[in-house]
Amino acid sequence: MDLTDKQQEVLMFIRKKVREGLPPTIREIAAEFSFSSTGTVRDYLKALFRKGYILLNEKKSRAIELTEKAMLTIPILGSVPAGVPVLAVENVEDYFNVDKLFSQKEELFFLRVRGDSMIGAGIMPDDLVLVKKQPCAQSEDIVVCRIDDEVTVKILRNREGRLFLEPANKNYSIIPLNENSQIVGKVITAIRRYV
Amino acid sequence: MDLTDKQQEVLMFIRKKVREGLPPTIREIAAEFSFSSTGTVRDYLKALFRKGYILLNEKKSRAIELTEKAMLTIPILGSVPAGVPVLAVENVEDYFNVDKLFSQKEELFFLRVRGDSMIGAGIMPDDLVLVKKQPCAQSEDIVVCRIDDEVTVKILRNREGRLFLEPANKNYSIIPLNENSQIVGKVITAIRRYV
DNA sequence: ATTCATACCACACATCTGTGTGGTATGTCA
DNA sequence: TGACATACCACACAGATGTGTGGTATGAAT
Repeated sequence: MDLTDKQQEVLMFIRKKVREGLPPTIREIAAEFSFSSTGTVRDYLKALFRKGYILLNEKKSRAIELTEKAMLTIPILGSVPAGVPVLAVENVEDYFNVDKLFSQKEELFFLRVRGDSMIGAGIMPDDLVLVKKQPCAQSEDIVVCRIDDEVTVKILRNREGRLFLEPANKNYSIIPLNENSQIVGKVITAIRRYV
Repeated sequence: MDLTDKQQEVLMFIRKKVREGLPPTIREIAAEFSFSSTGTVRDYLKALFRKGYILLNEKKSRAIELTEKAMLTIPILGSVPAGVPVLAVENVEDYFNVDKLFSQKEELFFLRVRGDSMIGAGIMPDDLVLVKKQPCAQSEDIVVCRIDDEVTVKILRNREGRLFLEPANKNYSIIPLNENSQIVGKVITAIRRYV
C-alpha cells in the first residue's frame, strides 16, 4: 500500500509548493510533469488520497491539504539494543513531525534565554524557547512572564491557592503573581543549537 | 504609512488562511467581511501591497504572498527592554529558519536520551537530540557513540593527543575512544518538548 | 480469464476567479 | 478649494480551474 516512484515524485512536488505557501492547481502539476491531460493528474491525486497522503477539498481551487503522513518527519530512535545497527527500523520509536511542531496556526515566537535562572530545569543561557502566546497557564507550566518590565522564564506554581513564579535556581527568588508580574505565554519547547 | 484597523483585520485574516495552508480568494475575503463587491477587496489588497505587507501574483488564483513585514517566519526575540510590548518589532533578533535546521539533505535522526550522564550540559533524560550521522567529530563536539554495544551521548575531548568520551556528570566515568567505542554521529540540536 | 491498480490521453462544461470599468460617500491635508 | 486616501458598491468578462465522461495500454494478482 506504499507509494510508487511516480506518485512519490508528484507528492514531493505538491509538498514543495505547499511549503512555499501556494498549493498547485491540477494544471500546474500537469505542466510540471508534462502531462497533457488533467485527468492524469486526477488519477494521481485520487491515488494519493486513497493512500492517505492528501485531502481534497471539493470545488475549491488549489485546495490540496497534506495529511500528517505526508509531512516532513525524522525518525526518533529509542533504546538501541546490542548488536543492532543504530539506524535499524526496529529502533524507531516514533517520528518527529517538523511541520506539526512549527505549524503556525497559533501565535508562536522564540525567546532567547538570558541568564541561568532556569538551569535546574535544563534551560541554559542562550537556549531558544518556543513560546505560545497566552495570558494564563497551569501550575507547573514553564512560562514566559514579564516582571516589573523585565521578561524572564519561570515555573508557574500553585502554593496553597496562591500563584508564584519560581526560578529553577536557588540563587534567585520566588515572586508572587500579581499586577506587576504578568504571563506572556507558555513554553512548549526548548531548543539548543550546537555549532 | 501604517495600516488602518480595517486593513489590519483583512491582513490578519489572510495571514490565518496562509498559515492554514490555503490563501483565500478575493471572494472568500469578501464573504468573511460581508463585502458585496470584489472591488472592495481589491482596494484592500492594493493598499496592503502598496504598504509592503503582501505580494500579488497576477492572474493566479489565491496567489497572495506575505512579505517578511507580515511575519511569515517565527521571530526570535532577544532582549526585551522595559516598557516595550514583548512582541514588538524592535525585539526581533532573528528569524528561526525551520527548513535550514531540518533540511533532509543529510542523514538525520533523533535519539531519545536515556539517563542523566549529560545533565551538566543541560541535556536531560527524555530530551531529544538531533543527530547528524558521521563517523568522526572534533574535540568538544557532543557526539552520539556506541560503547560496547550501548548507545550514549558524550562529549568528545582531546587530552594530550588522545581522544576521550566524557560525560557531563561526575558520577560517570571517562572512556577512551578505541575499537570498542565508536562515534555514530554529532549532536547538532537538543530539543525538549513540554506538554 | 478476470479483476484491479497504474499510467497515461482527449475533450467538454459549469463555475470559480482575477480583472476592468464604472460609481458614491467620507474625511484629511495643504 | 482641490487632491488624495479610505471605504464601500454594481456589473461585465475572459480565462483559470475543478469536474465529468469517455478512452488505451501495461502489469500484477486471483
